[in-house]
Amino acid sequence: MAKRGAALDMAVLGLLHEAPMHGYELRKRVNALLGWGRVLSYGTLYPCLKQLLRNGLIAPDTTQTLSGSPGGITGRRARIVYKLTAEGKEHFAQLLAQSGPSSWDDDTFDVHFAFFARTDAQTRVRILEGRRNRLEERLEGVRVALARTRERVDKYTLALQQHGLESVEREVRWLNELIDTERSGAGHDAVAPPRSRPRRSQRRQHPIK
Amino acid sequence: MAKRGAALDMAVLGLLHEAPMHGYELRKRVNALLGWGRVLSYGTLYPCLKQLLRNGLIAPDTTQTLSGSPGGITGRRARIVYKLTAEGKEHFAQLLAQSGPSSWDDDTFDVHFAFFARTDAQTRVRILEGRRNRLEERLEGVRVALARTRERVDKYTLALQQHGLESVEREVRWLNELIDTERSGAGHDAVAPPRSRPRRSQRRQHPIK
DNA sequence: GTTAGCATGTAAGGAGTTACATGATTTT
DNA sequence: AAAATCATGTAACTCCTTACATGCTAAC
Repeated sequence: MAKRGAALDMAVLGLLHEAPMHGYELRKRVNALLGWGRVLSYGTLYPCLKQLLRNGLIAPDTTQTLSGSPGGITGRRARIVYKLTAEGKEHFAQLLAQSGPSSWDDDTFDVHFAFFARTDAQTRVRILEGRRNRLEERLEGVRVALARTRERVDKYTLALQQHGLESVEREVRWLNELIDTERSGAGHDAVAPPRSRPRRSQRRQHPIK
Repeated sequence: MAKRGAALDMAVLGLLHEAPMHGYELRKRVNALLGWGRVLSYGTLYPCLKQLLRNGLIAPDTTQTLSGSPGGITGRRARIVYKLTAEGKEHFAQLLAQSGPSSWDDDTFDVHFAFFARTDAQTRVRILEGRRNRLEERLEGVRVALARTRERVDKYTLALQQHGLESVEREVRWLNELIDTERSGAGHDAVAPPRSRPRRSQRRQHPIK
């Protein structure tokens, strides 16, 4: 239950883990974290906060939340600073530990990746490989489709499909580099990649599912 | 009115322009046309067809639509082959001629591009430039955000943002190449790019809006 | 004194998905 | 006889956006 907006939930929880914040600031931080174009709207964020509050994962930080006290020095409109509860921290830890199919989706992967610094090394590799395998499956499908229809389609359709193909191929290479870095720096946290060009393992590590 | 699913509407109309088809086949063709991963579901396609039918843009092709005649040679379940009506052709032509902001969106651009072979040369360039300018705006925003937070974020967040940035930069280069090809082959339809490396024009052609 | 930024929220709706319901035909 | 593929459709639900409603403070 309460599965909706898993990606957004995780982003909010992860950012509140760093420091308590109010909604307006949270929105900017989420946009910066995953800033590749999509802009989170208040119509999404505030209902999400409300739900997290209901579920007891976050709570208002009464020391920082200012009510509209007219005599106070700090003017500003009443704002609600939220902080993580113990349950919230626990729930976030659970989300971080997930490495199943749900963490390989387009939307979800980015959020998981953004919090990799707080993710267990083994989980990191599992997520990266899962994501890569998912993309390679897709690639296979697109390549087949391209081969079947090649020369029967106009140059624009071809260019579009080819560009899409290359984009995914590029992402797979990126993931492979990250996986190699993780493997060579295994066990340690946050180190520079080794001086020798690491060899890429080409076979699948896991049989997909 | 009737604005919903503009991208899907256009894809369906464009494919039916080639040849009459029934829903099941249409789904596969749409997936092949824009096959970069997302798979169109029946829950989207059939309601869309129904609406296009209501609006008189498509009609059942009675010569090919087989009712469940039990005595017939061709067994198979009753299937409904749709064809474009005159209004449908007209509407598709209007969609093809659009070069405003709506054709620069992530979803919509692909569909417009896929039918470029049937699009006027001037419109093609306008759409390509609009799309490129939109991406460059975005790029500016992301670069600013990256500069503000650089060194304050961990290496994973940085890697994510950098990868996103490079993806968009790559798409901009792709668009610039296409624009150059269009410009040098101006007026003509479907010719190979010229032997001399065309120079890239770097300044904005249109002042955004 | 008005524009821009800070701050929180709701209502309506758009664009899809998944899961279900149904059933024929072809391949293994 | 089971599984895959062909074929059409609906209901419920998800996740998100736009537009609205409200009002305060700072800067120009």
